[in-house]
Amino acid sequence: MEIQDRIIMKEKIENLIKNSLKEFDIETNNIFLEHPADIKMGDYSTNVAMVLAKENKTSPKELAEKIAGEINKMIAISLDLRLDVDRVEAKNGFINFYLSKNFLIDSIKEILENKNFGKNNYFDGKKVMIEYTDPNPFKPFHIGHLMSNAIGESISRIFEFSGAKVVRANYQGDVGPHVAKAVYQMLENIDDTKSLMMDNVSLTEKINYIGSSYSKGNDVYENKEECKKEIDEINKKIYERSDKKINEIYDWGRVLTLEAFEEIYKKLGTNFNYYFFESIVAPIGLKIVHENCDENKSDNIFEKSDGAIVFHAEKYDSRLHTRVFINSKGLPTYETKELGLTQMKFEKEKLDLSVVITANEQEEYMKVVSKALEIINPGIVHKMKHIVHGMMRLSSGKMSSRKGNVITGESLIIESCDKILEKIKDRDFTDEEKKQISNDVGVAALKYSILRQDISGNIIYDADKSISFEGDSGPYLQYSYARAFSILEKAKVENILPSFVFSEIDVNVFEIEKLLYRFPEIVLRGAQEFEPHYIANYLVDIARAFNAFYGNNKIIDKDDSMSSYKVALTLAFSYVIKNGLYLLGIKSPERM
RNA sequence: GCCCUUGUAGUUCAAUGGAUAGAACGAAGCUCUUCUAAGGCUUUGAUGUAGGUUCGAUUCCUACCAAGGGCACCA
Repeated sequence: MEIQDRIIMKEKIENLIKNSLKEFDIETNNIFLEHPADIKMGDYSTNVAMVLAKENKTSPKELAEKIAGEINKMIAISLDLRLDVDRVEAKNGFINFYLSKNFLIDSIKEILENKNFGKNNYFDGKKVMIEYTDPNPFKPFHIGHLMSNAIGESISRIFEFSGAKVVRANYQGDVGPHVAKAVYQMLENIDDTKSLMMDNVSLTEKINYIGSSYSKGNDVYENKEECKKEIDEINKKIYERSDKKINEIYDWGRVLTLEAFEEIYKKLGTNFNYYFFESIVAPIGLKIVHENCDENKSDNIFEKSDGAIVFHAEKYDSRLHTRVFINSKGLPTYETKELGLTQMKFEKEKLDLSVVITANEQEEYMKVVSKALEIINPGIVHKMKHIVHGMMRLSSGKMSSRKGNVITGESLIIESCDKILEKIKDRDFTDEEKKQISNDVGVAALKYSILRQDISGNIIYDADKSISFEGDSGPYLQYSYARAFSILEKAKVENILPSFVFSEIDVNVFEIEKLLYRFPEIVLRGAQEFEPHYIANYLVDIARAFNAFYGNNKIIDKDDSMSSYKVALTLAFSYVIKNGLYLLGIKSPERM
């Protein structure tokens, strides 16, 4: 079933309401139709009676009952309507529509005919670049990068499911003070550095060395004035590539850290189409700023101030503030690089929309950059969207760091997978299978913890809750899929095939039937609002409904004439949850 | 001080201006010689404070309180 069909269903109901309103000489184009929060209140519901009661000098309840009565009359005389709508009830001023069993069975049929069930055409023909993850070489892959990755990958997939051509981009900071700090420290310990460069030790060991160099370099930068000066010097030399010795260490560290990131992306299931680097983008940004900072011109956007070049954003919007674009040493700051990056993105691809996903700590200065961009290139700003997410915090005590070690995104992934491995160690799987399952489930646990809630809020991450197979968790969803898969395997063995042929229809409606057809609407809403959590919450709903269905019914039963329909329902559930998990960037293991 | 964001059961999260504010975890009880019990079924409990707009406010507006972030050469 395509989303259009459901829109048709909505239109049908809307027309039904409009036609019934004519009976009472009421006309309105403003009919709001929704799924009631409580499924007992029907499949669709409208509040027109409440909206219209006052101007028609009647009570909402009375009007609702009149309208419902009229609609029921219309249904009674129309076979076409009866095929879709079972009945209409007025309650508390609402008018509630109950879909027919026939409609629900049809919707299950449609799901089985279409493995891509859930797609919509909201972004048809649009090319969208989504930039996310954005870790920095020479620094660890931290928890924020994990969040950005999970959210960005999910939004990318939701957009693809909504018809967009998505281009995935990753922007990595390979120049700047943080790099200089690491390089400084590696120069200080040049003997260790040289021997590591020669040695055939593991990537992890080398990465740890680079990471700790950054951390030490950062310390001395803050505490020792003479070291700060030296690091600033190195920073400049890295931009200029003017020092052979520095270049050698820099190139080595850069390649290695990028290689390590690549392994993490693989684990997380992301493939990028573009890698942008600050080193490439910086000169482009510098050019833009200098072009717009000509002292001989009167309409300058950027101004010189204390040896730096700044942008006074508060001149244009009182909520914004001044930011430095080029520092007093002539080096570009993040803001300038961002200008270069944006220009480069639009040169590389003909984009309808450019999305950037970062933590909310970047929100305020991104607004400043955006204002500068708006003045430089007014045509581009409406094609840009900055999505900000909250920060992840670890619930106290648990996952405590091993003395002084910062908990990185990578260590979180490893820990999550290890915990799953521990849980399944006594299960009847080969070591290879266990490794695969613990990886898929461990990553799912983490991703789900990130995607289950509104992205704007902070996340309190509790590792034990995250890897729980109970309740509101990624593993619970995967487990529900694996259970459905297992039942379907058994159905094959018993030769009970999905079918819609009934000797007699059991008119009882299962909750799961009332939820599955809504999937495309949920995907659409996720796309419109850039919010994966609608999908996550929906999947928990259908998983719960399926598990209840499973708990209360015997699905495989040769003596039950409904058995093949129950198998069809199970198959439909498995399609929907699998597609839903895919949209969250989560794999669906068939056994676990 | 100014600017953004967020305040919902004991805890972690939901709720396109609508119905009795939903889940999950925790706690108490029930449930399998049956398809994955890592499950299912009961019970328990919440909108920071004070106003305003509205037929109707967790949602919109104002003030206050609390938390997080940002406010010149880091990203």
